Amino acid sequence: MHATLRDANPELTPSVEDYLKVIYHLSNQGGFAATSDIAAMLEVAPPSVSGMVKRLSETGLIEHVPYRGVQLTAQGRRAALRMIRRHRLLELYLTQHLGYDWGGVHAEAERLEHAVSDELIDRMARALGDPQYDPHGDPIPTAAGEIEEAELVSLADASVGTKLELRQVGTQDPARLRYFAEQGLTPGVLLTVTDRQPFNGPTTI
Amino acid sequence: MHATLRDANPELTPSVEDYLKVIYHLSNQGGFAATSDIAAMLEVAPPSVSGMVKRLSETGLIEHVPYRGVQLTAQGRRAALRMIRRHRLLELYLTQHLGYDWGGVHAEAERLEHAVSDELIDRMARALGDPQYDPHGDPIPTAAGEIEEAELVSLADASVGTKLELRQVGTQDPARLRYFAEQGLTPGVLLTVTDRQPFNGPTTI
DNA sequence: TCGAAAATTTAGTTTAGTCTAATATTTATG
DNA sequence: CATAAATATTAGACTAAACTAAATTTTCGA
Repeated sequence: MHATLRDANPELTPSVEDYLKVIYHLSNQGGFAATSDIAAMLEVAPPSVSGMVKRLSETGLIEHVPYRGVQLTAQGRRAALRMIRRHRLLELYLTQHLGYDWGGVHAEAERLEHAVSDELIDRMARALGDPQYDPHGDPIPTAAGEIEEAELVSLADASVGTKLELRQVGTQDPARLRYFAEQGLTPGVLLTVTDRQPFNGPTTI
Repeated sequence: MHATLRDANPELTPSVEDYLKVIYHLSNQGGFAATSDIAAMLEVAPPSVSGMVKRLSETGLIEHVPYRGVQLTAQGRRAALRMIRRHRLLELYLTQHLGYDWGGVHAEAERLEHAVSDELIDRMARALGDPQYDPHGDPIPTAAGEIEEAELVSLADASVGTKLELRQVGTQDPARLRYFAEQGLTPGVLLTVTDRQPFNGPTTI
């Protein structure tokens, strides 16, 4: 055991960090995260979630409305954004500096995000030129815990002739990610919507 | 849980990995690692070691002779060398590629060595030019689990003015080990031989 | 609107890893 | 060489995090 009682910045276990991250993603637009959704995302049984929810609300990281769901407190949100920053910077560093491809970084970052120090993350960020977006185009929270709330337009909704910057690719499937990467469809690329077939995507320029 | 039963390469917990590493270092020259020495190195109470020793010998990673000590099995040695490879490559990578200085790198590697994948370690090794030694001159075990046995110089034989790394403390006597530890004389520390009195040791710098 | 299905929580068990206190064994000293 | 000191082990308790089975609450369709 290492964490001191009444620690201002108490150490969180990897498990707690994972819960906070998925609660963040599930309650993103202000709603509640449901027990069963958390369980599904973490590949854990629902009673395990109930147990953890109890601990997390006792320590002030989430608010729990029984039978309704949970939301992050300000403290929980800070901790979640810290993990998301780590995750996205790790993904970016691994692709830019160690030759990982887009599909393979997620699992590696998922493990490392619990082990790296703040100092290492800062050094990686600096080595990357303090980037604002990760390889998927998702915004990287700042060290201070701020995140850009992006307004993104789905390609399927863009009208013909529009010029766009490809910001993010809406899939986690490694096979699809690799396919898009091969086509040059990586975040940051500029596109023009040239045509729209009923069940087809547009064409890149 | 995650590890499958009858796994050929069963997943070890971080704690188990740490025990194997210190047992490796303590029993390096073919001897036994003593419970109290393991406890001191891991900053854990002796009964915790006894408990872990029981589990580790049940899983075939160590041999235990009650009241005498433990030794690694071939399997345990392989696992220990894998961790040492990770640790030394991480230290090297962090200093060479991320601007860490030699003092700050140990703790970071200590955490990361449990989280990195074999693939990441291989990529780091390649980025470093597949080095055989870390900056201390310690040999880096190969991915296949081989290590060069280093030749060590006794402090009593070192000449005045020489710069040395304290590699190991040549006693099994726990009282002396604890005394040395209190003085900051733990393996890895850099020393300069400043003086030699007939029956005295040199002075640390 | 009422009852079945779905979702959630409670109750109780398990495992890994730690601890302290008590006991047993080995070692070393008078 | 007997016994005190050092070392090691056992016994028993605790915590985090998971699980299954059972009970509860909510939701939704007929």
